[in-house]
Amino acid sequence: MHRTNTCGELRLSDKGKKITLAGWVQRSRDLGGMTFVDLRDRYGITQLVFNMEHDAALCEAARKLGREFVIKATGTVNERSNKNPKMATGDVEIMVEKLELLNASKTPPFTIEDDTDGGDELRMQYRYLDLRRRTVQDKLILRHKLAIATRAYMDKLGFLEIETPYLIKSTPEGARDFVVPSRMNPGEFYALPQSPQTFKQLLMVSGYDRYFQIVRCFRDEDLRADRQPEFTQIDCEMAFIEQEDILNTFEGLTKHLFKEILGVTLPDFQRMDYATAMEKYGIDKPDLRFGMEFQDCSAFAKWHGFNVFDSAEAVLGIVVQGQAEYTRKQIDALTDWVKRPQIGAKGLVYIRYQGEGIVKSSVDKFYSPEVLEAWCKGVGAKPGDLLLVLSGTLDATRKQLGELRLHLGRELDLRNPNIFTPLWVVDFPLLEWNEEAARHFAMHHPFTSPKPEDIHLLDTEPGKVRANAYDLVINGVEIGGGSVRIHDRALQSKMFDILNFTREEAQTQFGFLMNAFEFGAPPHGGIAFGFDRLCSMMGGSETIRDYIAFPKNNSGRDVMIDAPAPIHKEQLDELSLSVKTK
RNA sequence: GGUUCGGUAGUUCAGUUGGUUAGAAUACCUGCCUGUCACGCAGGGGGUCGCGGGUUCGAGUCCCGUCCGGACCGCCA
Repeated sequence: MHRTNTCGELRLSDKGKKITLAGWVQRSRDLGGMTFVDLRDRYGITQLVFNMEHDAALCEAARKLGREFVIKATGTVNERSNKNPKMATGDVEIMVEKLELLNASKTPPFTIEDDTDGGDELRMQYRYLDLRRRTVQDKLILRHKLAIATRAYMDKLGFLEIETPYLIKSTPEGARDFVVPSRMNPGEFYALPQSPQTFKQLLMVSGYDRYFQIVRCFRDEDLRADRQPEFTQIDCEMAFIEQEDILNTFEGLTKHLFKEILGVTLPDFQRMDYATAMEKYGIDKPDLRFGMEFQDCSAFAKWHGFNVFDSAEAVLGIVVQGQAEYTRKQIDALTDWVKRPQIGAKGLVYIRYQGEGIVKSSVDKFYSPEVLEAWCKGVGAKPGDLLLVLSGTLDATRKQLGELRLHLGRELDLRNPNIFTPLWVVDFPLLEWNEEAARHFAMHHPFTSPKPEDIHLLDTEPGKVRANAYDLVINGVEIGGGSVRIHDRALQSKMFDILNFTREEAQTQFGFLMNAFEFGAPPHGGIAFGFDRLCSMMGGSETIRDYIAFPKNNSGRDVMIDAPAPIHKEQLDELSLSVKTK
């Protein structure tokens, strides 16, 4: 007999029914005369009861069950004499009449419980066991719901989900490609797509004016908690639009998903241009759950004999509200923190604004109390506040202070994962200068269109040209990004010139796209959401690994299947490859 | 490529200044127990202290190297 019910659904109203359940033994409690077995499947846990008086042989069999044994049990739904209000099924139990062992199990290396005793490494190695845990299942269920809700919403708006190829061509710009040797074309390689970028643009040329795809992308770069070599995007493109249309459409999608999945009503998204984000937060993805905007301290800091500030390109500070009583020890710890090589600041200056006329500072040798108080007031500090100041080159100081701001936000508990502050960062620069290569690189990608009002700067000051590019940032996490694309062959060609492509290189690598632009390419643009990041944001987690069924570890390895791995010589030969041995 | 933290029982961890037979909790095994639900009680087994080398009378502990894992910087158009 097949199972009639799941382990999560039986209630007191089912009392008296004869049912069959199947699942895994979560735990058993042998009381001598009777034995309780908690039976688990992905729907929940139901208690089975075996009584020595009722059926001694059956009860003996139940006593022998170990954790994670797979069993099937048939019996009657009974009302419990001792109910367990902590369980959904806690009012009932199954008086078992027939027990079938479907498969035994070795003792699992860690407990299959919400609060497991297993470490990360072990859980990854036995990921199929980790996935049995309720908390992990909930994350994958959230991901499923998010995908379904996305498809439903996009479909309703007339978007078509169209698959694009995974075996494409390697291009030098951007992230490193994963490559795949072609057996039939010796010495030649496919590349796995970093994104379906060019294909979705070609779909626009083809007239599929609303496209989306929940699609795997591949980048052969180092991993992080929020970066995997294969990850999933909600990839979208629209034709006959302007930037405003895209922002509105996908603000709508994002609000819908938060409402549908979390029941959270997001506020209208703030807008901030890139230059402002850098100036006020030192980063292009500011966390707006708390303030602490940067304050320019140059006017107060300079020309009082403190050489560090006098010689600095930038002197920037943040006001930490109500923290004037930060202890010396705490400030020393912050100083050590910013001096770590990852941050790289030389030091940290503090000014404690303890009260009207009472100011303490690490630099009071150089500044009189009056000057320090004027400084505090000048940057908006109030009595009781702490002012922290960094200096150096503009770029480095912004970056360091931005990190410090986030660190303080975390320490002071200002980064509540249940509060969401969505933000569109707009007007990104089109290009960024690379000192090493001594040339410009596309900040977004080479298909991003410059703002029409800035096009005249392309030849003279390309670094100043702004792009029709935008990022969706929530709580300091880049959730999505996109741009209005170039759809004109001449302009696209000019972009490749600026990016130092020869005409031949441009033609070889992206000729197909530029050729397509000559056959009636409509104006178009789009966006791509980091689907894994969206999941972890909604789930309140910092790491996307929890939301991927079978993720890679820090070194890009799958420790469960032990990949990557060497291949046999025959395979190499077939692919016309030889491998350097150490 | 770099910084940093970690690797001790099946698991999670403790292990003092280098010093007796390396501990705890939990898991596991055995016995007892008829209302448990983190059941309880009694007992038991379980260690390549990641690996290699060095210092030392003596190394889990100190030094060097290496492997593995986490976080981060670089990198991620």
